[in-house]
Amino acid sequence: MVQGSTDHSGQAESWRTDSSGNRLTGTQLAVAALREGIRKGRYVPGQRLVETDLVTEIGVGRNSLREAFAYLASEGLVQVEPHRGASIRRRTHTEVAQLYDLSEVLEGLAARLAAINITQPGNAESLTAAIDREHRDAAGGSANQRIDDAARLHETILAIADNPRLTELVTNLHILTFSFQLRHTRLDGAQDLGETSLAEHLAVVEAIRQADPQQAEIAMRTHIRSAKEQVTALPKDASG
Amino acid sequence: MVQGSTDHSGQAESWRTDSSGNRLTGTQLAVAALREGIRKGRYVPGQRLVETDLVTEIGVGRNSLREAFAYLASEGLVQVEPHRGASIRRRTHTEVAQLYDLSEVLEGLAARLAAINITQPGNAESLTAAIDREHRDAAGGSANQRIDDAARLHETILAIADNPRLTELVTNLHILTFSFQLRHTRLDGAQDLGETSLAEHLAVVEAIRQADPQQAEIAMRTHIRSAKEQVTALPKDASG
DNA sequence: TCGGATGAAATTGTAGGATGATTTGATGGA
DNA sequence: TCCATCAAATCATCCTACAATTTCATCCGA
Repeated sequence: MVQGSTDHSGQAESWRTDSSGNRLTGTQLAVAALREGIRKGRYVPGQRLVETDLVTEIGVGRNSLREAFAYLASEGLVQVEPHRGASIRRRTHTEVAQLYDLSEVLEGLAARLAAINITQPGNAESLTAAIDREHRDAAGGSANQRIDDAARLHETILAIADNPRLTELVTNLHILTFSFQLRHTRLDGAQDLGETSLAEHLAVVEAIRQADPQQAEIAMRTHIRSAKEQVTALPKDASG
Repeated sequence: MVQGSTDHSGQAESWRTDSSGNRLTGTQLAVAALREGIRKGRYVPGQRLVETDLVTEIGVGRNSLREAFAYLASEGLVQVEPHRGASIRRRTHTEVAQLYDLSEVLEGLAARLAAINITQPGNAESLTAAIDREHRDAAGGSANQRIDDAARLHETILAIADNPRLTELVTNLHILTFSFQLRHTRLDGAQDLGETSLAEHLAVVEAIRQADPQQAEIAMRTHIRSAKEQVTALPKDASG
């Protein structure tokens, strides 16, 4: 019944709780499992998500699983076709390029808001911490570390921007574009990507630090546009 | 079984099909019904959505209904709290202002893309049709007509922009902010809103017509920012 | 009277059965 | 080869059942 647990009495079941110890509903659990699975490549674009399989794999009922499908379909991560079921949504190069257009203006907004909020206590410090980490790992870190650092900087800016829905939307877009990159770049490619972005990150951070909303937005949009160009220039072998 | 239908044989059931005659799934039906209900004020912010009631009201099973809740929760239209159920999500003035920030950059993007695509066949014509209609009703139309006209212009620009996800997001935002305005403006207030926006619409349309992406984006952002200011200046009696 | 305990009612969360509908892939004949 | 037909897999939907949780009215004692 509950995912191969050896727990036959009614005990803790800690894997069903979130970081605060709150019980997760089956739907939340399934959403998290699917998101993680997509991020880690456990589920790849185009892959069918057969209900009966995932029910046993994730350990929730069919209802919860289908609710998770609906939720993720609304985000655009999963595609649901009547009587054909759910699958990880494929993206063509064109669609990914369009998502980058969204990222450009949304992250631009984030940078602008961050420049406005940078004077709030603690914000300048967390921004500094994020960019310092990038600086440090630019020399001695692994490719994965540099990717993580870059992601963390974007998250930090979003946090400072302090617009929850904006954070949600951008985070979704990151997952969508990231799962695309996974299929189209090799590790060395990702390294290049990280290298060129450090200078651009510095420009963004500097504008935010100087509490210059307009310049922050411009710098961020330039940064995303350059990322878009790198990605859309990738080989057009397959789509997903 | 199926919403008091008198149809006991296996006949048409036309209310379960979309504009193209395709059968709608129960989930799609419930999503559409809830969206419409929110738009028309049938369901108001804060209202609880009791499953057993809506099951009979909409005429779908509890599963389909709950999938619809999940879908709309991801959009932000509905709020789902464990063991307390779904409700139409309330928005504070602050949150609505934040949504307008999103609208500003997203619709700005739409205008920019429209200015790029305006040379495609048919696009200039549909844009002209939309703005002409606004012109005509500015003199003789009702307040509701003017509101519809304005909405249609935005839809037209989105269509020309030709970025499906962008269209989705902006449409969602329109519903969210519209349901807020419903509770905070009277009809005469809506009239004022329409009047001032005509000039701004003209500026946007003119920039798109001249295939000037940069100016189109600026004009649209100015327009949305002005709408935001009008709305956030509304009385802060209740939230939702 | 006030505040907290208590217990019943309402509602949601979850699992899973049953059945019809639809897609998909295989098979066989023209 | 191409198309009709059939069987299997899978989904869509509604249903029942019961556990879990919240909500709310009621009662009791200070």
